[in-house]
Amino acid sequence: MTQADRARATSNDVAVLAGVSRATVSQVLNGHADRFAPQTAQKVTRAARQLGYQPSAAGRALRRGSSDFVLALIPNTTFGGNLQDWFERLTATLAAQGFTLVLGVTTASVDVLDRLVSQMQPAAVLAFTPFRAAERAVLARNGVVAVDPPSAARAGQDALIGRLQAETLISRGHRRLAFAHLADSRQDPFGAAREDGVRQAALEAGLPDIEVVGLAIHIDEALGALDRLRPPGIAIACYNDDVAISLMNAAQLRGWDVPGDVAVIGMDRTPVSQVTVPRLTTLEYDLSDAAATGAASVLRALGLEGEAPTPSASALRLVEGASV
Amino acid sequence: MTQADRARATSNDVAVLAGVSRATVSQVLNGHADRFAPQTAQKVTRAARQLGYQPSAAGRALRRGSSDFVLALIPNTTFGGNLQDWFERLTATLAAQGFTLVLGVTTASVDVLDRLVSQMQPAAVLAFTPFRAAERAVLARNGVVAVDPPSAARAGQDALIGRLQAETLISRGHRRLAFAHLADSRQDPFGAAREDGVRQAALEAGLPDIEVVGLAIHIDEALGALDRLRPPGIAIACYNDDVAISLMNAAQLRGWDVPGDVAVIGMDRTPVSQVTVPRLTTLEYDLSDAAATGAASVLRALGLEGEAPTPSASALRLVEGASV
DNA sequence: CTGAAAGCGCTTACAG
DNA sequence: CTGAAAGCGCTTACAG
Repeated sequence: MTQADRARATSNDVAVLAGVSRATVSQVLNGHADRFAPQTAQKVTRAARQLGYQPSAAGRALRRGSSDFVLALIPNTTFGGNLQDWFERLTATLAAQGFTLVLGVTTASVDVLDRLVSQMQPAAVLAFTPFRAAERAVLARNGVVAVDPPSAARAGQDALIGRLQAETLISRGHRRLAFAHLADSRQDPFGAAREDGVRQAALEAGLPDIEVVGLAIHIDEALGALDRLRPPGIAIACYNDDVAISLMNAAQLRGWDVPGDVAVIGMDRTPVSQVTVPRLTTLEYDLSDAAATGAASVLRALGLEGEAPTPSASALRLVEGASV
Repeated sequence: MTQADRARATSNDVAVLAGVSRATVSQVLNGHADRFAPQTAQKVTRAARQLGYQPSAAGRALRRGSSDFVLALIPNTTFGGNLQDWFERLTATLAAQGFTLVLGVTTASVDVLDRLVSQMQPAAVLAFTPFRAAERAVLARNGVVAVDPPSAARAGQDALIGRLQAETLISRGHRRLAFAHLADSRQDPFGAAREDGVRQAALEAGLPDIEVVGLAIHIDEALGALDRLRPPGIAIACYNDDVAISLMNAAQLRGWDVPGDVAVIGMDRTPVSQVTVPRLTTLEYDLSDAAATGAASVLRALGLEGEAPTPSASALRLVEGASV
């Protein structure tokens, strides 16, 4: 009979095997080993390991009033990099502190979140984009810690993205810069900060103020936005690769040369961005960095670790194409 | 003092307000109202509604040994349509039966799933792609119901996709058909069934057997795959829009006319597929259908509803472009 | 330094 | 037709 076949061990099983009480098991396994004789603590940890003891989440949650789940809300926007990698990394970091990561999706209606949170009673809810008022109310009512996207870091990161886009354009000799948003603001949560980054870099380089347009991923909108930017001689930092590809195709339809007349730089390095003609120049964001930031924010919000996450340029990599 | 301010109501609160015992509250609220006098049942439901009573998930889970969570595993492949919509719909359908949907991600290591499942003790785990042996073992060990992708329906749906792609190509006069897979089989879980659909349709139309290639989303691979198909005069049904766009761009690099020399049809209708030049002809999959199928599978696996989901062509819509 | 007891909220087998 | 009691697994305040 292997361990896999055995019924799940309870704290009582551990107590019996270690020859102590359940109370002692609980204390030792919850970081209070110092209250006991060293050898008592050792008996407990050894027995727990031997039985593969995993405390029952339901039992803990019932007793403590909240679970060890951390709920991450996936936003309705493009992701640079791979959601899998991000999830796996964040899972590992949180698991090391005893938390279990679960995903939810931000939906139009708050009811979904309400149900999720009231059922799960998570230790914390982590979001990438700022919580809406209704969401915040739901979390407050359920007594759940809301972990805002680390706004300083997040904004800093996005400013860095805009800055890097602008610097790339400027280094190739472009003098008239623009930023292209996604028109739907729900899909453009980082647009403002990135636009600022582009603007700052342009100002510091002694260029005129940047121009700003917004579009949906639709060829007519792309043509309209492009016309408003009055090519030739415009270099466009884009919210994401889809926006960049739209504008690139619009330029080709209008007969402008890319990058001679119209330069574009994207963000995300989506797979399809690397098969366009010309290949898109874009930025790749290392999501493992975001995972580290997210984990740090959660732990800090729960009072478990001290350091505030800081934006790091190293998470950003320029992917050279031929569109700039 | 509004309801939102009050502490969460317990079954005891409901019992007191209704003037009955907690046992009665539990029975009535769990579908056994028929064991009681109609007016007793009514008092209970009324009191529960008045207090906004939501049973404690932890309490239920502890007592019953499994939770009311349903865990859906997101695969590492493209999604036609919008994950948000799918999630929202499946959430609603499952919520109507008392279940709460939560998302996980299929990761390389099974440990993540193990932890998730052993913590959550979900009522069921739902996957889009067939479970790997290691995953199945984890679920079995935790005594969790594994809801396979309804393979008959799923395969039927995918055959339908391939068929519809082929029929579209054939109706435009193309006689030499091919299917283009994603080379990485993990990202191509539906490829085989779709290829079969294309093949069947070709045979039934009296055409020669189809040709088959695989590629990653990379321009060199796309050029290689295209060359192997010996244009001109080839019409390619693609695993997804990214594959189709890759081949379309490869064709243009080689100087072939699209759709004159090389015709391509995609699948998913990604945003960027609608800004290509020429615009991609593709299929759009109504994820609300997938949500219905998923919900039906889960409920059936839990013994709650009888009907097996069937593939429906109505969930598939041809998006006319200019690449065919 | 350690354990007995209480209780988190729920459901079910049983008694009446 | 309804309720009292037990118990799921855990943690903490308290007693010794």
